[in-house]
Amino acid sequence: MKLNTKSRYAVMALADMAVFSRNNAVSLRDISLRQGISLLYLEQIFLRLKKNNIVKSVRGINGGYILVKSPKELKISDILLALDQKVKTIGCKKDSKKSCNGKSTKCITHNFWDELDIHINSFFENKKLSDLLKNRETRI
Amino acid sequence: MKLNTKSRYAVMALADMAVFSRNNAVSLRDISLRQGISLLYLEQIFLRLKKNNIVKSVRGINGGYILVKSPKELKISDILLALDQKVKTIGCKKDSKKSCNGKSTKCITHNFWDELDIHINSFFENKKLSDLLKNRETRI
DNA sequence: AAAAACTTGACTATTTTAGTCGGGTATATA
DNA sequence: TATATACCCGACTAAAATAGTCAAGTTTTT
Repeated sequence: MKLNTKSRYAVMALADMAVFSRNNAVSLRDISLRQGISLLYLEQIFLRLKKNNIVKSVRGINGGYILVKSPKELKISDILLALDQKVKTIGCKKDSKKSCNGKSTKCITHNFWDELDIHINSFFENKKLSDLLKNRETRI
Repeated sequence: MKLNTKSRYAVMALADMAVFSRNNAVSLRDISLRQGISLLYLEQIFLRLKKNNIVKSVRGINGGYILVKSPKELKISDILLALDQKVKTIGCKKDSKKSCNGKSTKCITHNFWDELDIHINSFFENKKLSDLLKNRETRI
């Protein structure tokens, strides 16, 4: 059970922006250098962040990306959602009539996984990007 | 971010045992039929559960498996641990001197992922197998 | 004009997952 | 004591997901 690197890098990159943006756009090149993340990979990630209105872009020289919301308002859940990283612990199909393992009734563990989902997602809902920056021991 | 089927099936199978065991061993064949899980896959899962002392086995005719602890005492975290399913959300290496992305300092998001780990693991620590059986709408 | 930086879809090697397969061994019961 | 049932266990594999890279742009500032 683990978060994928795309999600981790997204949170990392946005935290980097929160720290280094001084009302100016932050280029992916700079984030790449500071955080040690492949530039090409960052491009792919920011494409999705932009589509989901987490960041907006400024093209051309001195361009880069800008956070749409302030770090205080940006929920971690918003970031994960942008990368399709819903916490989906259960394998039981929710959409179809048949619910779990092809049976017509909910499986014995169904409610448990639902609870887990709620537990984890509420964690991400309640965390803001700014929370990551508090008590930072090291400067990136 | 999802739990793998091995873990889900393990919890499911053990919950099944908790319901259907009447002080007798429960065969994998029965669990397989009731829960719709491949018998061969169950064998693989129970091998690990046995190695980790979650269940004990009874061989031969009328054999099967028995829960070592009562459902009230069996923590879900014990089950997941038996299947190597520690919640390991971070990719940052914990063991080496260099911690995150090959850098010598912790990455900006490091503490956040640690918090997440604690949040999720405490959920599994505090849940007992018997908790899954409460308020069950359907009989398997 | 040229350089910096974003845009986008397609592609790919590697790893993980979700199982299956085959050949065992132990034991209760007829 | 034969045999069916059920556990035991390592090895294997097809398919999916992951973690990127690549190519070929477009836009804007200087």
